[in-house]
Amino acid sequence: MATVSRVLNTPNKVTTETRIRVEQAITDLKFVPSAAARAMNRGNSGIVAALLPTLDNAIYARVVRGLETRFRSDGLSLIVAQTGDAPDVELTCAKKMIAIGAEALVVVGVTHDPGLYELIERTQRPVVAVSYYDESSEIPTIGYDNWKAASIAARHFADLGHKHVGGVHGPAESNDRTQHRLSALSDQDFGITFTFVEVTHSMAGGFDGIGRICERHPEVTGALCFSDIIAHGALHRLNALGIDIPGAFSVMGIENLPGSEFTYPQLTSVRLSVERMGELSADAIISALSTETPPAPLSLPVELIPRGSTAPAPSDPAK
Amino acid sequence: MATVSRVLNTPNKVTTETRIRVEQAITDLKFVPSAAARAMNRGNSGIVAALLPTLDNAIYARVVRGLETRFRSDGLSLIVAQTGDAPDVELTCAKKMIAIGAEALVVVGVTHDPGLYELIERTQRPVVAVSYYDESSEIPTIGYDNWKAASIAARHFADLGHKHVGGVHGPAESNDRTQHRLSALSDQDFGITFTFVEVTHSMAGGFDGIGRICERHPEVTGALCFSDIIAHGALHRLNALGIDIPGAFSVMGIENLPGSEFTYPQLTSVRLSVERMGELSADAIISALSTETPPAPLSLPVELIPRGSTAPAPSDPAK
DNA sequence: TCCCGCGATGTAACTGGTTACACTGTGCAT
DNA sequence: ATGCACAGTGTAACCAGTTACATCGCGGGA
Repeated sequence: MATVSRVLNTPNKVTTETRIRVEQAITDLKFVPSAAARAMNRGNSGIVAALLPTLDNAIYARVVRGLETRFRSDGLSLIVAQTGDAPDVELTCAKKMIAIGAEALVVVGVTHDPGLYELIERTQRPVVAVSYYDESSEIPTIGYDNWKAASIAARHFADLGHKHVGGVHGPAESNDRTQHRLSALSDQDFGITFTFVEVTHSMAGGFDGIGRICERHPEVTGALCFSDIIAHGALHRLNALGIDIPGAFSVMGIENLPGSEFTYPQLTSVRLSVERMGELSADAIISALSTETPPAPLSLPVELIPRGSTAPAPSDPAK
Repeated sequence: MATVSRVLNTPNKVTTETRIRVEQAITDLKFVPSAAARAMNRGNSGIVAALLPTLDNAIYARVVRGLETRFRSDGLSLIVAQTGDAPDVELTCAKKMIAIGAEALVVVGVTHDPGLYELIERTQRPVVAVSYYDESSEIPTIGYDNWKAASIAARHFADLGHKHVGGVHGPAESNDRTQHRLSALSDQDFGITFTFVEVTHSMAGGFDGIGRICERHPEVTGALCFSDIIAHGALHRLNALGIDIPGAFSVMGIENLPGSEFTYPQLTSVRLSVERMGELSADAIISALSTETPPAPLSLPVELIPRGSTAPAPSDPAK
C-alpha cells in the first residue's frame, strides 16, 4: 500500500524492479486511486468554482476561458455554475461548490445575497469578484470600471456632437454592472438626452431595441449599446432598414468583442480586456491560495476603440 | 462527532435542543465539513467533467449551458477544461479530471488519443461524446449527424441552382466534425463545384474567408459556412462589399445560433439543437451513473431553417 | 415495582490513500 | 571482521467524516 503510493507519487524512491511490478499490478487490477482519499490527506482539492450569471453571454464565456487557461497551468480545475443573475440561486450554488470542496470562488459583480457574504466570511475561502471594480468593496474586485466605460462611450457621442442618443441595455435587475453604467449616464451631463430601452442580452435584444428607438424617437442619432452583442443586433437591424451607418446613425458597443472588428461597419466600442481579467483573477486566486492572504483589488483599463460605426451627428436631423 | 454528522445530514434524528446546541457550536467554531472526507465514505464526488476544444466557440458554450443546467438540478457539478482540439492536451486533462474525482466524462467528437480510450476502459467511467453521431463508435455518441447537416446545406444550394459554392470551414485537423462535413460534400454529387477555404472559427474567419473566395473565384454564387459565427462574419464582409445578399450571393451557416434570426439578411442555417444536446447528454450521464449501464447513443435531428440569406443563383454569373 | 422497548447519544470501526517510523539488507570505511 | 550509514520496503498511525453498534435514560405495561 505504501509502496503503491510511492510508485505513484515519488517513483524515484522505489527500485525500478518493484516499480514495474507495482505498475503491472495496477493495470492488471484496474486500480484507480480514490481522489477523495488523496484530497483528504493532501488537504486541498485543487478545485476553484466560478459562479456566473450565464454562459450564453460571450463575456462570461471569455472570462471562463481566461480563468480555466490559467488554472490549468497551475494544476487547478474549474467548476462552473450558472446563477441566472439570481442571488438566491447563486448562494445555493456557492454552498454546493464549497460542499464539493472548492477552495476559492469567483463571482461576478458585488451584488449578492447577504448569505453569500456570510458564507465567504465563515468558510474563509479566497474570493474574487470580476467584471466590476470597486476598491472599497467587501470582497476584492478585479475588473473594469463600468461607470468609466459608459462615460467614455457617452463622451465619444458628445464629442461627435450627438444630442439624442439611445441607450440599449440588458436586464438591470440584480446586475450592478448595468446599473453602474446607467448611473454614469444619468449622473453626468454630457449634453445628451438619453432614451433607454431594456432588452435581453443578445443580438435579438439589439435588433429589437434599436427598432423601438428608431420608431418612437426619430430625433435620436446614435445608439449606445451596453454590450457588443447587442450592438451587433442593432447593426444588422439598421442595415436591414437601409439606414446609413455611421452617416445617418451611429452605433457603439461596450466590450470590444473580437468579432466587432469584422462587422459592417466595424464597431466602435470600449475595450474591456475580458480574457485578461479572467487570467488576472486566476492569478490572484492562485497567489491567495499559496500565500493565505486575500487577493488585492485590481483595476483594468478601459479604452475607446473608435471604428467605423460612429461619426459626427448628421447636421440636419431630418432622420 | 457522530451527532454533528447527524445534525448536518439527518436533523430529524436529533433532539431539537441538541441540534440547536450543535448548530451554535458550528457557527461559533466556524466549522466547515471537509468535502474530501464526506466524498470518501459516500463514495461519490458529484463531479462530472467536460473536455471541450474551447469556450470561445458559442457552440461549446451552449453545450456547457445545457449540461450545467441539467447537472445542477440533479445535484452534480460540472468541471470544464479546454483542450484546444489537441488530443494530447485532452488526455492530460482527462487524467487530471479523474484524479480530481470526476465520475463521468463528456468529450467532443470521437477522434481522441488512444490513451483516452484506455483511460476510459480502465477507470470504467461513463462517457458521452457529443457533437457527433455514430452509433458504431466505441464510446456512445449523443449528437447530430455532421455528414447529414452538411448534405442538407449542399442540397439547399443545389435546389436553388447554384453551381459554384464556396465552403468556409474551421480548422479540420483533429476535428472530426469538420472532416465529416467536408467528406459529405466531396463524397456526393450535388452538381456543385466546391471551393474550400479553411479559416479560424470566428467572425474574423468568415470575414477573411469570404473575401478570399470572392477575390479568386468570381464564379462562386454562394458560401456554405460550416458554422453560423463564420457566416456572420461573411455576411458583414459581403454587406461591406456592397454585394446583394441573397440576390447576387447566397450565404448559409450550420448550427442556427439564436442570433442568426437577427442578422441582415436573416441567415439560412441548419438547426443543430445544441442546448438540447447538452441536456440530453447530461440526462444520459445521470442515468448511467445511477443504473451503472453505459449511456445509449442518441441521434438529434438536423433541419434546414431557410431564411433570407439564400436565394436562387443569379441567372447571369456576371458576378 | 420491575422489565421491556424505544429514542437519543456516545463509541469505535471504517473509508483509502499518505507518510512517519521501524526494520532489513547491502556497501563502504575502519 | 566489525560497525555504521543509507537505500528500499513494510507497518501503522493519521486525515475527517459516516454509520453500525453499544449504551443510556425514560415511559408504559404487567
